[in-house]
Amino acid sequence: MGRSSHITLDDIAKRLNVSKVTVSKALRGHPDISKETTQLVKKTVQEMGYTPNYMARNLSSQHSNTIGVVIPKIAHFFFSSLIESIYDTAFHNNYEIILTVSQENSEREIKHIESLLAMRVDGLIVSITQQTRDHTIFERVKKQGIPLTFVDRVFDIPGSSTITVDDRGGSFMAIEHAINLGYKKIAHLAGYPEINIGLRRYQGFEDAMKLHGIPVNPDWVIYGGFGEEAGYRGFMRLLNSGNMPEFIFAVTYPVALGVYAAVEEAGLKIPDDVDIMCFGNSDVNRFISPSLSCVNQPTDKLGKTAVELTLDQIRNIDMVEPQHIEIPTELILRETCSVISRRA
Amino acid sequence: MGRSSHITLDDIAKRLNVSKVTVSKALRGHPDISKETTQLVKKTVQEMGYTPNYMARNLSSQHSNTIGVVIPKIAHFFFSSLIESIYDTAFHNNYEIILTVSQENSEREIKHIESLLAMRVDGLIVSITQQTRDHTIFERVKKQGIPLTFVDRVFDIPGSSTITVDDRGGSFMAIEHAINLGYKKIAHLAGYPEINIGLRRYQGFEDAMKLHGIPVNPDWVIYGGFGEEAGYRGFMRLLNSGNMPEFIFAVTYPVALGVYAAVEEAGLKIPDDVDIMCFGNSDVNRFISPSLSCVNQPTDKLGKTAVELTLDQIRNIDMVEPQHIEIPTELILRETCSVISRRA
DNA sequence: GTGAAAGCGCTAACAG
DNA sequence: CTGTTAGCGCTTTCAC
Repeated sequence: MGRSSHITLDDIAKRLNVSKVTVSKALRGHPDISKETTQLVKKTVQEMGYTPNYMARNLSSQHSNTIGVVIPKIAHFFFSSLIESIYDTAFHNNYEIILTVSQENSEREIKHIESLLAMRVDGLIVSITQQTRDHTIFERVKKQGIPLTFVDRVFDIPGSSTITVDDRGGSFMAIEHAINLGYKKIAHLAGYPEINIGLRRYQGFEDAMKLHGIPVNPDWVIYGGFGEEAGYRGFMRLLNSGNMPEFIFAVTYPVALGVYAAVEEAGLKIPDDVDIMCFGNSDVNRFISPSLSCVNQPTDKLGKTAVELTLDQIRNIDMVEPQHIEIPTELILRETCSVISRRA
Repeated sequence: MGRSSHITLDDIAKRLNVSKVTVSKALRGHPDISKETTQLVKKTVQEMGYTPNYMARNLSSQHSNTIGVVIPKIAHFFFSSLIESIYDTAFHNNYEIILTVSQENSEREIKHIESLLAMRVDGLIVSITQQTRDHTIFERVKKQGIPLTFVDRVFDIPGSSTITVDDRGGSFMAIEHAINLGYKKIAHLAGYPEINIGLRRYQGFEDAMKLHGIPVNPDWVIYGGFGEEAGYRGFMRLLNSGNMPEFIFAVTYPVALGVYAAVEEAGLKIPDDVDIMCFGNSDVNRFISPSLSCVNQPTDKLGKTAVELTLDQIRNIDMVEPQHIEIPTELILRETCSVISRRA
């Protein structure tokens, strides 16, 4: 069983001939209780192997000491390092994280948010799926008065905070670098324009093209998602169109990997036949051949800020204005997009 | 505030002029309640924007519908894909996962387990850190009657289940393959022998060496951990010893990456100067140069089985014997360890 | 400093 | 089919 075998506050109280209130307070270091009593309680708790019951504590105290997190994917560097940073920051702030993974599926996202609400998380951090279009669940979250912070893939929900990187600027830097290298025939695998990172990264691309007087070829702006499949299919479409660009800018690292796979399958070579750069980095990038030049997103800072922002809102509810923080990005140059080693 | 603004069962009950028990039952689809009442309740719940309170539900029903997970690391393919599989399986079984990350730190591991116990998770899945040596926390878990399943990095705790891959056999296959290719000077970066995967993978290595009559050179069995740093330092030690092996078998994929970094820094080339293979795969392996031949661990199956085993124990507590499942591995041959392209 | 009373929101057991 | 009665284990007033 074990179900009734749990030791409760009352058990220790009885053993010590005090009330459970005393024990409860002692355990939480309440100043009401004398040093000796506190000592004694703690010792007894050890001896009896008491484990507090957070469900009871939370129900009674009306908060859970918990932040809910919803992210689209986990087995990709961007998200796994983001999560690691979120966990770390929460740990140092004595908060628990309840993580859920939507698998890029917006229905699942909604289910998870509902669970998290039912678990009475004190705050919510979310990065929306690539197919999320509907705001209503997030408005419900705000209506319940729960602090809500979006990371990277954001929505503009009144009362919620957002923390993103400078997508537009980063994208601009990348394209400008490619142009300076001499590329003119530039394609962009652009995710989805309905998702902020898709839109903003496209805008940065467009900015750079315009500034340098290069017209954007609509056939070379290909939407289709933020995952490997999108990169693979995108490249195949370019290939089959018979009009290949010299350079591809991929909206995410996974999209770039999809391109790598497709290029290899087509019997072509990066960067000789087509060059590439992407938004986002990876821990194994240095081992990949050719290693990818990219726009780096500081995931550590993204995660840390997301938690801190949320915590701020939790602790000073109603007092803190929602914030919109944008973190700068930097170009990391590796083997791709570094020299033009071919064509006339 | 929002704190008192939550709608409760009682609120809907009053509105409908029924008791909250009726509402509670209707919501959970209890057969007691008539179709019409159930319909009506569900409609009202929608209208009023009711969100159930799991803390209250759990406290009352004495279970949390939740499995706690403790893993050492998240931003590495093995763990992130393991977690993805755990989440997926839990989702399909209508269970929540509460994930914690120990960061390879055994004190943190203990803290997390204590939190999870306090949260009254129905079961626990853990993969121990590389520095965990002490069993007591796990014995405490068992004493509390909580189903406990270890994945991959396991302890032998009475009453707990384990799910591992065939570490010894996989390791054996890898070494035998290298030997058949003609290698005799074989080193093993072996993790830590106190952790099962370290021990078992070493044993497989030793088995193969013995079988083929090749003596194990103790200088070529290097311990030091399961992460990249361990691979880096391990290779540097080999390099500086002045007695370089022809072939290195790395206990994990990250260790192999550490070797890659060190080899490059030393101005050497894989596989010409030193060849390598490792235990464990990665999603980006095919893009890495040279791509790594490895022993594949089916993380999907590991995660799925871990959850199912735990669920079994939860649902039939006291009725189910703890199990010890070992999943077969397979060799995946890529560019390393495929032909000997050099030396006399 | 300590404790008694009340209740967090829900479910289980039983009675009607 | 529906409702009443009791808690789950803890924290929060507010007395003493």
